[in-house]
Amino acid sequence: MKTINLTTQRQAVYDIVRDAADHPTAADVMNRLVERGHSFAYGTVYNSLRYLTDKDMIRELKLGETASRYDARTDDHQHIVCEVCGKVDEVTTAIPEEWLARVAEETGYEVEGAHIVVEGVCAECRSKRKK
Amino acid sequence: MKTINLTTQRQAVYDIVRDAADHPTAADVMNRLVERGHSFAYGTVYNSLRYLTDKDMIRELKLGETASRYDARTDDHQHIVCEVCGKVDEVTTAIPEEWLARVAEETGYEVEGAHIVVEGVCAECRSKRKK
DNA sequence: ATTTCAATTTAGAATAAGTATAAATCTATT
DNA sequence: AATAGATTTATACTTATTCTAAATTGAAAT
Ligand SMILES: [Mn+2]
Ligand SMILES: [Mn+2]
Ligand SMILES: [Zn+2]
Ligand SMILES: [Zn+2]
Repeated sequence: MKTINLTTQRQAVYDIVRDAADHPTAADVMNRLVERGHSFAYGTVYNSLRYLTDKDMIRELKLGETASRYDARTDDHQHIVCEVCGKVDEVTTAIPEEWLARVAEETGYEVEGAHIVVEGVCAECRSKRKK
Repeated sequence: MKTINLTTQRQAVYDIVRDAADHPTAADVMNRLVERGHSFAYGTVYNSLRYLTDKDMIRELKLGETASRYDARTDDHQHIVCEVCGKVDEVTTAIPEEWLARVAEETGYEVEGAHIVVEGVCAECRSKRKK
């Protein structure tokens, strides 16, 4: 379970996700692969994304939209979504351990972690809004 | 936009969600409707769930599973999912305002709120585990 | 170099959740 | 009773993703 086999297609998919600044969906990845001159089967892109996710080279994000997004940052962090333009940005401010401890106490669960999606309006949309 | 028209089907769907202790999916709601002797069209259940959500009588939850779940508690709260049995419980401990403020500062967003899904192992699964 | 065999890719079918459509039915008002 | 708007129904459609079975690849083993 340690070895990683990066085929041409897996490497190309990984490159797209690594180079992306916007947490692309599988469909985004497909389009960008075509832009770079590749033409892999639909299923291969999904297989590659899953493979890379399993190997912890990328993360799959479920942000409450219909399609999953993918992220080459695998360190623990959260996300913020602009309610106006849909942009997704990083949140690195860590959730207080103390809050998680209180949740553990409240629920009786052993808490492993949390997925947080913050919602708001990004700076650009805010400045456009007050016209 | 103020009046609420609770038809038989909408009331029955609402009753299911209100009586549920487990944040049911649309499919769960459909099964329980049948158990109670109803037989509404597939689309009607989805329409009713959306109608009730729009009227703020219930909430739709996107917890990162394939199907949405529904919740008759509409006050601000979060959820915790058991990684072992999949159970979903309530989290009423509020997110620290201070954390949201730091996220706003970090990202430049105007923060409106946050959806949090805590992950962990519930008390029952924990006790079963150490056999 | 050729054979072999597992891993991978491919094309396309299948699935799951939810939405859209258009006809039928219900319900309140004239 | 007639009308009209809202709702329900059955069914078709969409979207995102997974599954399947055949074809291809590529690294050993001969
Ligand atoms: Mn990220
Ligand atoms: Mn709840
Ligand atoms: Zn924005
Ligand atoms: Zn459990």
